[in-house]
Amino acid sequence: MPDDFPFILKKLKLKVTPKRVAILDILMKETIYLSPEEIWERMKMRFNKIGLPTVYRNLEELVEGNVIWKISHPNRNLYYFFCRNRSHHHHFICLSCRNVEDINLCRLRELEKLVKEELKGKVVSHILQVNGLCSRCKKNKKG
Amino acid sequence: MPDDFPFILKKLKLKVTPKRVAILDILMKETIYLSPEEIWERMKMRFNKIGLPTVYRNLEELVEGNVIWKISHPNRNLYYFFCRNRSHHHHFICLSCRNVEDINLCRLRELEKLVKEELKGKVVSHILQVNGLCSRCKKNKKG
DNA sequence: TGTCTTAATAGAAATGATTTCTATTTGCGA
DNA sequence: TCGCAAATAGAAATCATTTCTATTAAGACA
Repeated sequence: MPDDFPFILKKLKLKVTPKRVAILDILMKETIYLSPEEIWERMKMRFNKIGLPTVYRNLEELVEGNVIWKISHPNRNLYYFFCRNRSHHHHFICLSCRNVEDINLCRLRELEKLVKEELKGKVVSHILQVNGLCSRCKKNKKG
Repeated sequence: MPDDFPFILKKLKLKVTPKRVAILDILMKETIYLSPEEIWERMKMRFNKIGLPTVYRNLEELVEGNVIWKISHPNRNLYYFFCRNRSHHHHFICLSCRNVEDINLCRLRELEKLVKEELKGKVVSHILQVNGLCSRCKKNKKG
C-alpha cells in the first residue's frame, strides 16, 4: 500500500491531518520537483486556511521520515519530490523541466570505506546529485 | 608558483586589488572552511574600510574561477575553502572542526556515461560531498 | 461517544544570509 | 599621467525560512 497516506503518516508517528494528507497527495501526483511556495499555492486551492509555515514544517517532517526527497538546486532554493524508489539511490535532476530520474549508481560503500580506512573518520551524511538537462530538454535546446 | 596571488588573479582577468589578495591570503593560510562573515571579520583586521558585499562578490568570483571551493553545509550556510589539489576530486568535510580532506574517488565518468546512455540527458554539474567527523573529532566524541 | 492532552495549525512578525543600488575610488592600459 | 571601466563602501532591500503565540483538532482513553 504505497499510497496509503494515513498508513505512511502513522508509521512516522505523525497525526493524520488533512493538510499532511494533501501535501503527500500533491507530491505523489506530481512528476517534477516543487518549491514550498508552489506546494502552498496548490494547498490554497484545497483549503481556505493554510499557512506557509505549515507547508514548510510538514515537508521537513516528511523528509526526516524519508518519505520525500529534498532537492538541492544550484539556485540555492529548496525543492521537494516524492520518489517511489525506497532503496538507496540518487537523482539526476533536470534544471529546465524539473524532471527527476533515479541514479542507482552510488559508491557510498566505497566512500565510507575510504573515509573509514584512509581518513579514520565517520560519515554522517553525503550528497550526490547530478544536475543537467533531460533528453527532451536537451533536444529542445538544440532544435 | 601556486601562491602568487597577482598571477592567479590576472589569469582570471580580475584586477589585482588589495582586498582580493587579502581574501586569497586568508583562505590559503587557513586549514578549515570559513563563512563569508568570518572572512569579513578577518578582513576588518587588515582594512579600515571593508564591506561585506565585497567579500561575497570576490568569493563568488574566485569560486567561478575554480580557485576556491564552495562548501554546502547541512546547516544551509555557505563556506569557502582553498584547496591546492587542482585535479578533479571531492571533499570529506568535518562538521565539527571544519577540516577538509580530499576524496579522490569520483565516478563522474560513470555517471556521465549513465546519464548519457540510459537517460539520454546532458550533465551540467554534479555535487558529491561527504559530511562527517574527522578522526580527531570522532575520538573526542567517544572519549 | 465524550473528554482531555498534546500535537498541529494560522497568521503575523522576525530573522538573517545574501543581493542590490549608487556614489566614490582605484587599478591599469594607453 | 590620464581616463575609463572595474571594484568598492555603505546603506538599504530582498526574500526564503523560521519563530512566536493563540487557537484548533487528532486520537488515546474512559
